[in-house]
Amino acid sequence: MRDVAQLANVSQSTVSRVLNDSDNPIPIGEATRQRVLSAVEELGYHPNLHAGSLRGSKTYMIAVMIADITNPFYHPIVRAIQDAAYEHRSDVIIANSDHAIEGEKHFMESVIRRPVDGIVIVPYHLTDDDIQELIDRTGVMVAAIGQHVSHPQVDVAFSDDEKATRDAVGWLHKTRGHTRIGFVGVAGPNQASVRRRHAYEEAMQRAGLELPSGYVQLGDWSSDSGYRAMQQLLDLPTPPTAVFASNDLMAIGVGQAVQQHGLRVPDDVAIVGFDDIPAASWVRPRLTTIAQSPGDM
Amino acid sequence: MRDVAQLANVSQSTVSRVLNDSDNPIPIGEATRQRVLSAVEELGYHPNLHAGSLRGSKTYMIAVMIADITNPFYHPIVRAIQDAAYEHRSDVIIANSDHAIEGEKHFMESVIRRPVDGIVIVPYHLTDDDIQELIDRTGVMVAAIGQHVSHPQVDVAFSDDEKATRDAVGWLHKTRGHTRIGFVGVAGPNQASVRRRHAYEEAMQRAGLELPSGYVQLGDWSSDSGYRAMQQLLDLPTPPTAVFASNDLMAIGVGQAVQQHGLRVPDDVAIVGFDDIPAASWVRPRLTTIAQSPGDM
DNA sequence: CGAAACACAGCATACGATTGCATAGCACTG
DNA sequence: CAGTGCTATGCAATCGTATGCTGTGTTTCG
Repeated sequence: MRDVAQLANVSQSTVSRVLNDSDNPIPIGEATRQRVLSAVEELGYHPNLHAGSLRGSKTYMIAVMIADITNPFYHPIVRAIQDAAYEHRSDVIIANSDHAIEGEKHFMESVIRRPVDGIVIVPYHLTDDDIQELIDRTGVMVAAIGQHVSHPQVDVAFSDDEKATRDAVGWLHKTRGHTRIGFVGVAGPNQASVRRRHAYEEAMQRAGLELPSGYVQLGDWSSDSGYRAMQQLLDLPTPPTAVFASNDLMAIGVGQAVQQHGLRVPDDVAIVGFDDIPAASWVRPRLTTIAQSPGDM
Repeated sequence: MRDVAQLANVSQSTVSRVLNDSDNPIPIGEATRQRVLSAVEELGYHPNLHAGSLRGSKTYMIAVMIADITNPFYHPIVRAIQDAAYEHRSDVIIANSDHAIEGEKHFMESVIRRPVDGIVIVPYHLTDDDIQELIDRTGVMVAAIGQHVSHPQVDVAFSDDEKATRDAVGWLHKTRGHTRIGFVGVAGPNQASVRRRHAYEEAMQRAGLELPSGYVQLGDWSSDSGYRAMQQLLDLPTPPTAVFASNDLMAIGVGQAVQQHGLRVPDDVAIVGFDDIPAASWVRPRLTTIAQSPGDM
């Protein structure tokens, strides 16, 4: 910047003013502006964003916390954020929490160390108190995807997965006539899996269906874990004829286990997944699933 | 940091020295160190990484450029980088180029504006000259995945896709007995797609197979484009009985088009893909594919 | 026993930008 | 012609940290 100033025969502050003329209370002569701009061009000068972050208030960085970049559910989210950030000339930092509380805490520390303009999180464990601490310490803007977040300063988007789960179970029962409906969920106290499991149990109860022990199997959101969960279900004395899986990845694993046992989908075992990831329409037969439109969220 | 210094009754520089004691030419008294550390603890102090980036030489940031975070081929790459970065307490910035030269140029500018410790790129258009400019201007360390990169200061990893392509075509011919083998590639001058296409044509020629016009169809790496490409192939007077697709996403689209036409895979049309993404084993029948081990790369 | 070596800690500056404040030039007014 | 009010620019402080240099008190050594 100093070099540019020298070349244009102005002070360094003038260069700065020309470069961010948008919200400038102080005018710059047209001739000077042109001289500065052509000097910038000639030297191929680009401002150092680290310095700007220090002195100014904008960092032009957005931090994103998701559970696992490998999971297709997050791709539309990440991509939508990246595209929006791109339009605002911002960069996107992405961290994986792996569904673990430690991962989420670590992300909080990262954001404290490296101030950013805003963060988007898909939290599973973080509470409103945690988020409060984050806002207090950094003053950062927060947006979250997750039904359990209700902090007044946080914009939240989520799908009503309880209703969706009840609808799916109801559909398996009333429309397709299934009475033995199993559930493949996720272990641990995280909110989304707890909600879906409750909704499943509630729907079963409302429908007057019994819930044999072993009909609820738990995985870790991965297709492998869905495969293993379905093996457990198939080993039961009276295996379910329909299965609701808490996400598509596990549903795909369920489908593989079913076919592995020489059974057909959906004739012998019907499957409903959750998320509507692209692969849901690649598997054969196509997966019945609940769309969440993560990109729009 | 000033607050910590005051609380510990030392100067700010001493705090700084305690905090990065690793390569410090100047010793610190044990008592002082403890006093500082407990002051840090008490105040919950975390250093501001932006300031460190300005003054010091390390930024603790790695920038990654891939074509599209939505494409499963990049997930192991991104995840491997993130995990390694995590161990070094660094954050990862991810940018999508969308296979476009503008996207790749834009990434270069980003990295000039915001210095990082290193970058990992999966370039399709960037030349050694571009990379040279990048290194000259930023002094950044560069690693690349891409066979056409041969800059002396850049570590490069790639798979030999020419040989792989020839092997695949050869396998379809010699082992499976196909003589009418089509190709679904990608338009544009980017190196990877050109190499695979040349290798395909070379393999066909070596095998003494003819190459009817229309047997080479071009898409854009997406499954949709693979679907459309296969529709073109099936509309030919003598459609191929086997197809080599330049990546799995397109191969999956090819498979869908085949089944859409009431034909069976692989009896009526055999398919070979490229990348071995997880979905390759989810589709039915399983996709034959070439593994690239992007995570290891 | 005096001087040199050493172990610590502080002072001050620099990194590259933003921004409040001061000021120089100039036209205009009464 | 002095006073006033703009416009356009420069000066200098500041953000939070790293680090070369300086300045002590304590050892070591010839």
